[in-house]
Amino acid sequence: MEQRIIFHIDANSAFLSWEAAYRIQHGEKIDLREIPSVVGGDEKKRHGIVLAKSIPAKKYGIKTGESLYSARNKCPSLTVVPARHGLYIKCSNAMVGLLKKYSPLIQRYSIDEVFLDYTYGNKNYMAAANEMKERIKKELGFTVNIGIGPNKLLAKMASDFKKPDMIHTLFYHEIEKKMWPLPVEDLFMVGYRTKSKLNSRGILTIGDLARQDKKYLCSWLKKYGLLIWNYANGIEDSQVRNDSLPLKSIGNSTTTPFDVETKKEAYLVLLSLSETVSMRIREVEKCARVVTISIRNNEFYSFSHQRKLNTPIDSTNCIYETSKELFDELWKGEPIRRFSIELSQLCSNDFCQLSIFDLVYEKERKLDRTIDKIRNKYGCDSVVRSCFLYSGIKPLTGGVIMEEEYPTMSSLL
DNA sequence: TCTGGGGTCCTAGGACCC
DNA sequence: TCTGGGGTCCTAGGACCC
Repeated sequence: MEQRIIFHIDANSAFLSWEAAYRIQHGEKIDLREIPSVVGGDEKKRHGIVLAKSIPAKKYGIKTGESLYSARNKCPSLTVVPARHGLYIKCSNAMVGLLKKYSPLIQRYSIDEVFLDYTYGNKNYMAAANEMKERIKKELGFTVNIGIGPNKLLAKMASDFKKPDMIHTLFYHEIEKKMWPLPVEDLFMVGYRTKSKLNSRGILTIGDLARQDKKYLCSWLKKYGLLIWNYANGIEDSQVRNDSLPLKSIGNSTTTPFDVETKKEAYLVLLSLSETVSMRIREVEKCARVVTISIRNNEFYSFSHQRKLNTPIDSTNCIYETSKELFDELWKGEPIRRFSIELSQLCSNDFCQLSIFDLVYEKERKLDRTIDKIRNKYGCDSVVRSCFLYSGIKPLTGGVIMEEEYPTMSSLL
């Protein structure tokens, strides 16, 4: 088989770069990318973590996901700006739109990462990568790293080398020199837990892992051991696919602004999550066979409970009622800081085939769809349950990002 | 006012069936 | 009531990614 040429395009400090580009275009003098800065959640709502950091912020040891409190301890002069998800989706779409012109085989991996199969591209791959990078910089106002390799894994590893605004290759003959010296936690799929496990047995670099006996890793870490051994040796053969894989689950979760200590408030949060998650499952025309709820208490321990239902559901009420039952079984009375509802084992919502077309359900179904339509047309707050008034709890939680308009961000549109 | 939210996949134990 | 083992389903938890 001939060698594939796979690109991995990764927006540098995506949220922060996009925020900076937007602000510069709107006359702001300071470029967030050039000072210690982060995009962060709202601390008043207990969402105070770092979502993206500038390179100067990184030099203070600030990491994505850490609390703003700790980030400020590392850098007291840190600039913190709030997130604008609507803007980031537009920036992401603009990047994908530009890249689509280079290959029909393109896969969105996340909001800021794209795989592109350039095996049949009509230019020299280095020239093509350079053109993409420069066009994104000039036309969209932010920089990307591009990793080039014979498969998705190596392309992705390559894009993570020196940043920003760089192109790197990682072909098989380069693995030993470019990838094996890196610390083992730099390998895709080796996170904090696995790093500790591997380090405790003297495996410190990706090269150490690659040179382990495959059978030893398999018996120790099962399937996962085989996976990371393969990765350490550059073995991976998944295709770049532009059709996204079928959705397996839909969930919404929320950290409440205050600890919830009463059943009444807990039920309100569950109702709020039920509204959102059920709107989303109806939007994709699915029903769920399994409902899972989980709670995290004020000591940061999480517990979950799930139930498989005889009949797949998509109605707000059914999901809410199931969540309440699960919650009553799960909750021991301690203060709660986070709630989540997840729907899984999805199936088609073809109700005729599901043979559950009884009268009650039909009425409920009509009501749900009517409310969905109104909310889509007039906004999520156009229909709100009165029980949320003065509760301090949002009537709909998570999921739906309201389309904000950024009409003057000309170069993105 | 220290610690978000959205996903995927894997494992292990128990129930239940043959 | 001394004891098997394979297979599947369900559930809870944990790992990873962005």
